[in-house]
Amino acid sequence: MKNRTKRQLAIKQAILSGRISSQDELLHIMKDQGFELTQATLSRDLKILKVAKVSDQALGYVYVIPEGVNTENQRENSRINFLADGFRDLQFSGNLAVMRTMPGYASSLAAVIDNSEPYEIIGTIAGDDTILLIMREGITHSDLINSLILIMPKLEDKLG
Amino acid sequence: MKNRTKRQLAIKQAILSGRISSQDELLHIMKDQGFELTQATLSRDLKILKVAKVSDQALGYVYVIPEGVNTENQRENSRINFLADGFRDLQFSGNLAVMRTMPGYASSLAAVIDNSEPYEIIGTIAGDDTILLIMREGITHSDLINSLILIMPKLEDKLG
DNA sequence: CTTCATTTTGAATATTTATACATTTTCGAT
DNA sequence: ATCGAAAATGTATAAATATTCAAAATGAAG
Repeated sequence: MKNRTKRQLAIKQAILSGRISSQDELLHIMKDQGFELTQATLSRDLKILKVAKVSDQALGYVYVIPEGVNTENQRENSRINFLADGFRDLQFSGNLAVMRTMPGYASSLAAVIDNSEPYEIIGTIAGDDTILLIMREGITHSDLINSLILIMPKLEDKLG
Repeated sequence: MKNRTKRQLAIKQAILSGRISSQDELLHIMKDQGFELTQATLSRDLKILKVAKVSDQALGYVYVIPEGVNTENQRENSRINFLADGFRDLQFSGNLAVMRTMPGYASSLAAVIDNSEPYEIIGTIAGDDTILLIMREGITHSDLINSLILIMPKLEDKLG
């Protein structure tokens, strides 16, 4: 849902930027940002986002988003990062989004998107350098952008 | 103290197997291996080893070692494998270990070791074909060998 | 719109993990 | 060996986190 996606993105960013050492702390930060939620939801979100808690010299423990928890993930991550470099731009028309890529990248990038089955996108069609994304009804442009950033964080710079 | 090191090594190994989902579970595994300890000690060990818990599709949650030995990407792994080929031999004198390498390999190999910050080694000094490893007090020769193998699995053949 | 199924969430709670405090162990210096 | 300081550990408990269960929200299909 709209709020869920936004919330998880905000959580991710809070963890990336700040030094969060407990769910309670994160809960307050989220509430300050206007989100309404409880610790239970936070716990579920952290699970979904694969956030981990590790010891830290300064704060005892901090939440982190592991770069590569195992080799498989790591390889997949760097593959996704590599593919995200092929992104050119994104434009909208109604409930369609058109992503343009460097030549040859479209089908691999579309596969990455399909694979993570974002709620906001009901399907993709890829050519050689263009991907057509069919957005679910009721999804806003920024919802879609957020969900793409969740899949490929690197896109944040280009989509900000 | 010998026991502490051995125990933490064993914990590391158990975690690397990738199938531990709670401290209680790990506690039983350790006890089966003949270690006497409690959950409190385990919690402290995991903190020291910077072990983290992340969600996992199969088991709900699993413990992982987020940064270091086993989380290198493919390129890094093959680089380490390559460097490990430069290893010649290892000798001990008190709490010092001297690793000899093929000419030119020493500093890169030492960097690999430093980078993974093994508990057992408090520092290294590298020349062109020799690395001096300063061992933490209380660490045995085989503890050190084990930790090197953890960093560079290829060494197992030459050190086993 | 209404109904049914599915997903999301909160409240309460169970489970898990971290730590305060006391005790024991280790180790160096007599 | 004996002392004292520092480190390690266990017990008990506090703190943090995950999950159960019920309710609410959402979505699909008549």
